[in-house]
Amino acid sequence: MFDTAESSSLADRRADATRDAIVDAAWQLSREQGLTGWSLRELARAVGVKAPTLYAYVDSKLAIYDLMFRQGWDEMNRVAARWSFADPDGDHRRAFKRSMQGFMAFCTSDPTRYHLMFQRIVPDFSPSETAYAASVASYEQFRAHMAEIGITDDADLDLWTAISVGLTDQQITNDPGGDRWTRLLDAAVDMFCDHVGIPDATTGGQIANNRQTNHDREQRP
Amino acid sequence: MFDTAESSSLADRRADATRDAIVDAAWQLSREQGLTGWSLRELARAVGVKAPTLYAYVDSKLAIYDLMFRQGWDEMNRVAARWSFADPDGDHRRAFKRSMQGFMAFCTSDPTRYHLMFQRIVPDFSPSETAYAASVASYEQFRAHMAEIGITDDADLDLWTAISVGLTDQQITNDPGGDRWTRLLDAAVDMFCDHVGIPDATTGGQIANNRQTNHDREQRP
DNA sequence: GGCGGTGTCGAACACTGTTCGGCATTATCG
DNA sequence: CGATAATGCCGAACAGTGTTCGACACCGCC
Repeated sequence: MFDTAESSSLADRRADATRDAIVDAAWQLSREQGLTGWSLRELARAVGVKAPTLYAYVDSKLAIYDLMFRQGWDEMNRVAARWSFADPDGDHRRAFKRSMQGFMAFCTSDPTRYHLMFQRIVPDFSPSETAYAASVASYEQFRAHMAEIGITDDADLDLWTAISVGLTDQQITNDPGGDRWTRLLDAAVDMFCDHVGIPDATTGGQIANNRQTNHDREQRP
Repeated sequence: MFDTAESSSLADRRADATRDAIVDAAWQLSREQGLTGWSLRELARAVGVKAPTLYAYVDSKLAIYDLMFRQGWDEMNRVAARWSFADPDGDHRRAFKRSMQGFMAFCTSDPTRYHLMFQRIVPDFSPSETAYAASVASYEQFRAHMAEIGITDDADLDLWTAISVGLTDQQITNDPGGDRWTRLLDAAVDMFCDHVGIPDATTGGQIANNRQTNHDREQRP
């Protein structure tokens, strides 16, 4: 039923390949015409096959979204594994900022993928147990990274997830392709770090009311 | 074409009434079965009519969503008109918090309405010019309220919109009916006020690094 | 050569939003 | 009052959807 990492038979591996082709084509169509902007007949044509044939590889249209959902979170986990919130020089904020920039870049680089992963854009779709597990794993990874810089309180974690998805969401829905909210990220990190008490290495390790970015901004006009 | 506030003819007023009935039934069905979980035949049955009849009052199914969208923002404007961010005693944070509690209560009290207003959940739906104007009016009202307490910088406004919709979004999608993110709102307001320099009236008007709520929390085991 | 899988598809089903023509009922006016 | 125009409503149909089923063709194997 589930395709484990080790599919033995040759026919099984060929079937997995076509399934991958189906998912790839679904991604492309989703990016071109929106997540719900394509039909199974259209997808079949893109794969070079007729609609009923798809059902030999996939249980339903929603199952395709499930594969895509899982693939998105797997990519996220692969990318996030390289992040580190702790800095060798002790400048935790800098490492924090760099990682969050990576997170927002990952999200904004593919709005379609973001919508599938974070929003409920596809009617009737809810991830399967195994696909959902991939997203939970990602959150656990995030939690571990935050612990590296001493943030372990649930309320603080919740507050930061709200801030980061809020920024990302606003960026993607209200200024796609721009940086109106992306450019606020560093200031948001400083604001949050001030709030939870992560010292600013650039001010001699003191927890200051960091308005650096705002002062810079106020000096333009 | 558009139903202005003063529809003269009696037949027109009767038509407006049925149109309202249609929209009301659409709200109810949306709350029961999801925004996209009902068909026009189903909606027609709820109104006591057959599907084609709906087209005498409404251009399309998407037009129904448009009416709902506009109605949602009109309600928001009506509610938000009563908010004030400035406090007679000078405690701007308290007034700010109260208003934002009102905002989050408005959003979480009807997740379906929130999804239609803030998320892109209905495929192919984008608000019409006039409906969009209602949401813009709401933002202008928000901007005016923020100006009452001295927050006029675009970046600060963008940052706070990100935070508030981030909290609301997380609350609705990850803890519907609960208060896991709602209860973080006051702390978020303090964090934001510290950041932008709105004085805390409870500490003698000084801009302090306000960790009051967090200290309370940390004292619990 | 026959045979069980495997892969593919045509046809069909129930459903969707939407359109059109025609039927009643009602309102207007000579 | 009676003819006429307008209005409200709906049955039937169209093109499209996701999905199912039965029937083809092909394949390696005994």
